[in-house]
Amino acid sequence: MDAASASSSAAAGPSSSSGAEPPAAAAVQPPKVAPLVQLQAPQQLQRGAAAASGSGGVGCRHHAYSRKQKSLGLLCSNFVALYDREDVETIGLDDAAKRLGVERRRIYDIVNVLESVGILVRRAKNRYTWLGFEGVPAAMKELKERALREMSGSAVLPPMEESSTANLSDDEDDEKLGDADEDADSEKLSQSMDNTSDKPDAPSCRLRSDHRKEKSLGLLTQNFVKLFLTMEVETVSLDEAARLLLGEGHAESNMRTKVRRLYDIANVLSSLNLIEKIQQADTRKPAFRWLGQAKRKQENDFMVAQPPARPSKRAFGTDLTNIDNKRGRFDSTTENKPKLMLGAGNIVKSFERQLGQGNKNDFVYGPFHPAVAKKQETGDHAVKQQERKSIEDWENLAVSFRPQYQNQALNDLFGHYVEAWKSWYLDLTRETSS
DNA sequence: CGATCCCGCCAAACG
DNA sequence: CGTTTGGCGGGATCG
Repeated sequence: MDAASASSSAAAGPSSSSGAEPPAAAAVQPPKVAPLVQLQAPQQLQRGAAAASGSGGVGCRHHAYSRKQKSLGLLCSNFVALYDREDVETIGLDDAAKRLGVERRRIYDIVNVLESVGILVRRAKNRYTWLGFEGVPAAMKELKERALREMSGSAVLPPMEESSTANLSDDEDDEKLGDADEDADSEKLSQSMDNTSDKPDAPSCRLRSDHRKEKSLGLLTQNFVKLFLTMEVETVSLDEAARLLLGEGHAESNMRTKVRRLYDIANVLSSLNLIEKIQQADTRKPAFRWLGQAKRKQENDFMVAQPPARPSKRAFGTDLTNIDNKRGRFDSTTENKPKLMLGAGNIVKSFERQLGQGNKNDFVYGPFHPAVAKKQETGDHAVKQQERKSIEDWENLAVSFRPQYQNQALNDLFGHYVEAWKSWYLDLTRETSS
C-alpha cells in the first residue's frame, strides 16, 4: 500500500537525447551532460566593483563540471542580488529562470523557501512579489507564535503513541491583529483547510488531496524554521531535524528523502544567512545554527562560480567551519540531542505577551532574566550591516530566555517532551481533520 | 567511502 | 486538453 510513489522507477536513464533543451552551449563535455557553463549575468546586472580582480573573463577555466556552480545556495544568492533592489517588486518565474540561466524547476525551489521566510509572496500564477528582507521578521514572528500556540495545545499528553489520534489541529493564522505592518503571508501556506460548507455536491471526497502540500518544500521549510525558533541549543543536524519533523515511523527510505530536501532548504537558508553550518564540537557531525537575522551577502555583484583560486569563504560548504561555539554553558554534557524548550505554561504565556506587545525588549521577566541577550559573533570578520530600524532580536532574546536547568532530572524530562512533540508534529504534518 | 545534493522525469494542480 | 507547479529519488560530486 503506501500509495505514494511506487511507480516512478523511471530509472533516470540519463540518455535523454539532449536535443535542444539547453540554450546555447552545445559543448558535449567529457563528463556526462555538462550542459552549459555560461551563466554570468546575461542582462545588465549591476557591475559595481566587479572587474577588479584580474581576469574579468568568467569561467574561462574550463574545469569540467562542478556542482558547486549550480548549487541552490549560489542560485539563491544570485536571485537575491538580482531582485533585492528598491524598485523591483514583481517577479516572473520564467523571467527569473532566464535571467539566472537555470531551469524553471530550480526557480520553484528557491521561490518556495523564500516565500516561507517572508521574502516573497505569491500573487498569482507565474507572479511573485518581492517583499525583501524586511518581511522576514514578521514571518518569523508569525511562525513562532503559531508554533508556540500549537505546542501548548498538545504538549503534555500522557502516553499516546501511535499516530492517528484525532487532534485538534489548530490551524491558521489569525490575520490582521493589530495592523501595524501589513504582515506578509496571506493566503496559501499553512496546512489544514477543511471545507466548511463545501461546494454543492461533494460526495465522498476526503481531503486526501493536499498530500502534495503536506510534503511541500515550503511547509517543510517552515517547520524546519519553527524548530529553531522553539528549541534551546541552537544547533541541529539535518538528521535530527528530519527525525523530529518526521514521525516516529522512521522509514529509512522516507528519511533519506526528507534529508535530501533538508539539504536543499539548508543551502538556501544559508545563503540568506539565516542559518550557518557548523561542526558540532565533540562530534564530527555537521549541524546548523540559527543566525536569525537575514542579511544579504555583503558582496554585491553576482558570484558566479568562482574559479579554483580565491574561494572567499562561501556561505558554507567550503572551508571555514567554526568549531561550534556553543554557549559557554556546561549544560547537557551527555549528548546534544535537540531539546525543546517548553516548560511551565507560564513561559509560554510570557512569550505570548512579549510577542503581542510588539517591541520594546526592556521588560524583565520573572525569575530567569535574559542571560545572554547579546549573542555577539565570535569576533569573526566584523561585518557591519546597517539594518534599518533593526527589527531586534526578539528572537535571540527568546532563545536565551529559557531558564537554564542545572538539574539533570529536568533535562531528562525534556526527553519526554520530545516525544510529545513528535506526536503533534506528526499530526500537524499529516493532518487528519475529521 | 559516506555525506552532499543536482538533475530532470513525470505526476498532481490548475486553468 | 495544455501549463504550471513541484514531489521524488537516481546517481554524480564532494570531502
